[in-house]
Amino acid sequence: MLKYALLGFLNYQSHSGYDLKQLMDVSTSNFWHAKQSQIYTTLKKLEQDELATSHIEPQESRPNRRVYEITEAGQAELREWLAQPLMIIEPRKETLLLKLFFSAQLNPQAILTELRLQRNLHQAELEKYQTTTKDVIRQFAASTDMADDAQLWEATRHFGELYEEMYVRWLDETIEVVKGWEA
Amino acid sequence: MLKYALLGFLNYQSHSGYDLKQLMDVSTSNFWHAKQSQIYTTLKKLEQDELATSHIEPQESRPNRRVYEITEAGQAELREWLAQPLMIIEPRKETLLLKLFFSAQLNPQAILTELRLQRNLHQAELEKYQTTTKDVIRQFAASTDMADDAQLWEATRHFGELYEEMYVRWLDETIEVVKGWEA
DNA sequence: TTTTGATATATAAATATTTATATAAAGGAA
DNA sequence: TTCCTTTATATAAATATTTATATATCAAAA
Repeated sequence: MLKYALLGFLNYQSHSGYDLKQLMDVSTSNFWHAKQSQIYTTLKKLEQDELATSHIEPQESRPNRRVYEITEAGQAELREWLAQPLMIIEPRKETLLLKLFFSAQLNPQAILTELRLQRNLHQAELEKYQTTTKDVIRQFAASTDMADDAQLWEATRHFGELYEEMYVRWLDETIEVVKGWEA
Repeated sequence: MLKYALLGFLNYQSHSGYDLKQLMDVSTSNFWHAKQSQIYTTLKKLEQDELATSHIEPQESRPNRRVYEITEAGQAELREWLAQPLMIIEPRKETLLLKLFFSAQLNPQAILTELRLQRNLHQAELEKYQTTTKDVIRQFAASTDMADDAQLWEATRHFGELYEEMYVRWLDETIEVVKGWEA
């Protein structure tokens, strides 16, 4: 799937693996992330499959960059993927919920500690979506003529915001449930 | 991580691989799922690591079952994992958001079709959490003396409910944004 | 009577992802 | 001057996960 994320970015313009990692970290990391090593190996495979080409871009006083460009076959593959509607709900994996599910044997204080710690993390994440992330998208929208793109990016940001809002609310409620055990 | 899910179930009682697959499908699938093949290979590894033992249970008119039992080392490993608080936010992967992020080049009708399709799926999932899943947990709680367990299971069910509620709301809002492009 | 679905386990192969490590140079901070 | 951070690419090894396939029996449905 990372393959399509990379094709998506390359479809806007050419990028090096390093660029792509930075880009993902500030844009899609909310719903899609990848390690540097996976990005490099996936780019190599894109080139093998002729969905992208690469060339070395020499730099002074910096290591050379290997810049990837999407091919027509790559654009076709991307379009085909985008055009095919997703017909299922993607299964989630939430380690916190897995732990909680089996935590009744644990002492309530330990559960509360974990839930409160997570509450802080998710509250901070929520605020990040409401401030930093929102500003980044706003500025980008103002500086380019990609109004439709910016609206969709804003929609994905908003998902992050609603998600974290929901998560904090759920944690608050769950903390109250566990607190009730102490009495 | 599946390792801990399996230890968690085996800590209640012994189960075969087949059992564990059925159990996960009706309980943790909301936040943790696994294919049959992964369950069988992970059980084999648990036995190699002496976190579980297994024996064949002959059955008449049904294939024999290989039943796994947790060892003391397995219980210790589970407890240690549970006691260690989760200090990070788990990164999500949401294919729908990834597609949406790159969909501005697609025609709005195609986007709307996908979003509406997903809206139906998530609405149905929401209703499942509110009815079937809720009843299953309620009945289980009434039939056993595991009140604390049942309350935590209910908390994970409630997460599913809040999540799908949020998802449907977000889809409705996003549909309105894309509809606006047609005018 | 044939097919489907449920019960059961197992493994091979492929793909996806993470962790760790190596290399190299510039610039700023301590 | 030494250490840390940023810029950059690459690969090995391990782990995790998915897809596909094989085998076998019973009961119920078509």
